[in-house]
Amino acid sequence: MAFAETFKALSDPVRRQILDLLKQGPLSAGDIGSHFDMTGATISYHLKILKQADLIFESREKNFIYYQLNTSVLEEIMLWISELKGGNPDVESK
Amino acid sequence: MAFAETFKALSDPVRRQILDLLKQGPLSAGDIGSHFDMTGATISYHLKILKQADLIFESREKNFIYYQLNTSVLEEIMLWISELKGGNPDVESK
DNA sequence: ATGATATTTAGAAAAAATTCTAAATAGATC
DNA sequence: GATCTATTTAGAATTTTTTCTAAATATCAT
Repeated sequence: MAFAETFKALSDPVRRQILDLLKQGPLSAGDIGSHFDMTGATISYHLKILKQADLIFESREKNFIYYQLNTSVLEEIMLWISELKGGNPDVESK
Repeated sequence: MAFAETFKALSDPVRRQILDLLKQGPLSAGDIGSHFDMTGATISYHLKILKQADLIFESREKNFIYYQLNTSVLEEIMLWISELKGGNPDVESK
């Protein structure tokens, strides 16, 4: 399920930092890579994971591929966490 | 940092299911284990990860160790996700 | 103290994730 | 077309995570 993929994608610090970078707006793969001490291939791998998790999407322009945040999936995650917080009747009733 | 540990802890489906079980209230390690086709040692491993991430805490009673949810850390995660959603000036045009 | 039950720890094996180098693709420019 | 630049893909090496078995610990009950 896509739900599990999203949690997996969010579990890596590099990928979370990529998402943080994209808060400011779209960036090319190269721009993103310049923030890390890693090869482009590795960045590409992380972008693929984020893409599969629907956390980012790409748009091709001239020679570049720009990535940007796709926040829609985050709602689901928020909901899951929110229900985890709120759904304990034992604590509520005592 | 503890933040990264929490995301890691949430990234495994078994551990998320454990948290889901604990929504109903405290359960012993054995009770939790009975919901999975895994050895007690493996369950114990997952409980350790959740404990280290501060997502659960234990209380010992007679021969058992009861685990329960600790929702306080979830606020941080929610906040991080929330800021990811809201913090794009390009989209928001503020 | 002995034996039974509940759980954890240690260590090894298996599976999955991360990273690299080298090669491949695709579009842009000469 | 040839070639440069940006990025991805393939495959292998490394590291991390998950799982197991066996042994250890701790508490309870006899």
